[in-house]
Amino acid sequence: MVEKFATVRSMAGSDTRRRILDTALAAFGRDGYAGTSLDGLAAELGIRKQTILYWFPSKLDLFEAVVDDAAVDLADAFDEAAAGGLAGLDQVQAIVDRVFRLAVHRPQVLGLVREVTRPESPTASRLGARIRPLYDRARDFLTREMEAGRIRRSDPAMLLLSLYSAVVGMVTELEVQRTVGFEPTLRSTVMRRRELMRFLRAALTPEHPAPAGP
Amino acid sequence: MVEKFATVRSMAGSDTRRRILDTALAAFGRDGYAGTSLDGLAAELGIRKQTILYWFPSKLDLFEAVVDDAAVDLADAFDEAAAGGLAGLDQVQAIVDRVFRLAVHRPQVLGLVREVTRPESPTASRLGARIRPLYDRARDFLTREMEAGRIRRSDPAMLLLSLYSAVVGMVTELEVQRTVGFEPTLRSTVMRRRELMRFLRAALTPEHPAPAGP
DNA sequence: CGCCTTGTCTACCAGTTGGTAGAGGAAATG
DNA sequence: CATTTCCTCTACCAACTGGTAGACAAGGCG
Repeated sequence: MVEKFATVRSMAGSDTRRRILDTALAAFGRDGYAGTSLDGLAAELGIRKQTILYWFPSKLDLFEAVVDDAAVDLADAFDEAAAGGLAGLDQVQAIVDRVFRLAVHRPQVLGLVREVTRPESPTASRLGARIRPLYDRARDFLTREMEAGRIRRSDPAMLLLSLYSAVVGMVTELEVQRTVGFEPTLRSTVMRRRELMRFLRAALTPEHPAPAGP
Repeated sequence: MVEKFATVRSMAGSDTRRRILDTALAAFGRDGYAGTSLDGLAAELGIRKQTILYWFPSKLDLFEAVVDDAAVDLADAFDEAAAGGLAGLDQVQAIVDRVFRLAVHRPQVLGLVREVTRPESPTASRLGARIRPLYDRARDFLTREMEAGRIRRSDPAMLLLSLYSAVVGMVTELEVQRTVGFEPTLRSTVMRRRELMRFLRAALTPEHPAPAGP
């Protein structure tokens, strides 16, 4: 479980920091801020708590660093999806696909999103501030597409909230599925994504579709 | 803040139990299981922690009692909404309305749902087991309505998950709205509900609508 | 070589955690 | 009246919490 240890000593340093960040991301996303203890985290890493406090002066500092780290991943995912320069439902689909991909190979990130969006979360505003630009971009995009008639007309902000809820809800509330009889396998994840897209397409397709685009 | 105290002594008893349950519901929903301490809870109630432990033998027992209590409220809400014997989108609307009403005057319940559906939540399965019958009923309902052509055809289980995510997500992720510039007033709640219904109607309306029903 | 920086550790600490033991007041019951 | 039952309390406790102080080993560097 703890292969590298004293052997690492030579290269040392920022590798430890990286490992702490990764493990802490998983822990905070899984157990929440209050439910995560530095001692437990250290044990999981095979180091002493004081080493964690060497790299991050306090638990809260660690948490904020983890959030910043995760926010970068999220922003990258959106950027990448937006880079294709698609329009209308195709752009929405690209983003949903990209978020799902992130969710599959780094599910902890969305667990953290869940934790950080809790009303009483420490630094709830932090991820908020990080995400604000993404939000603005998305809302502008929706507004544009509505005006172009490629997406059903409604309040863009509210619609965005619906989209966010549907996507993040679908991805993170895995346990609900389990209690309800789904084993969240990779295969079922793919199905879920497809079903979600069908749902979103149905909700977003305009009543009187405009021509496919430029 | 703590009006009744020594004066209550006479009637005593189960009133204390009730007060503990109510306050604990709010606390668990707000701060999570790990983030809630018995001492803090007791302080909020103006009693000693040992009084809590008199009524509930352990913190976990208290949590489970709170969950059971909340599950009853939820089930009642669904029952009430289903009692009208509506069909198709009208029935869906009735349920969404009812859940929103619950969310407005007892927001703690949905906070608790959020906490309890966390993968690592203690007794995650508990609310699950309580909700299972509701889930089965809802799925059967959707299947029936699809076959009758009153709701767009798709996988009922997946669709239900989408609905759940959209509704609970919309209702609970208030903080996301706040960081994004919405002040969650009562008025905005009404707007949100209307927007959500528009979203759901768009997603659920069948492509080739059948006659309105019997 | 000796000195300084870096990174991890041991040793502690005060405060908080969930939980136990049992005293004692009030009211019902004999 | 005495006894019992119900309820809340004071007094503890061991384990764990985040955090401080400082020892010590390993390189890098003059």
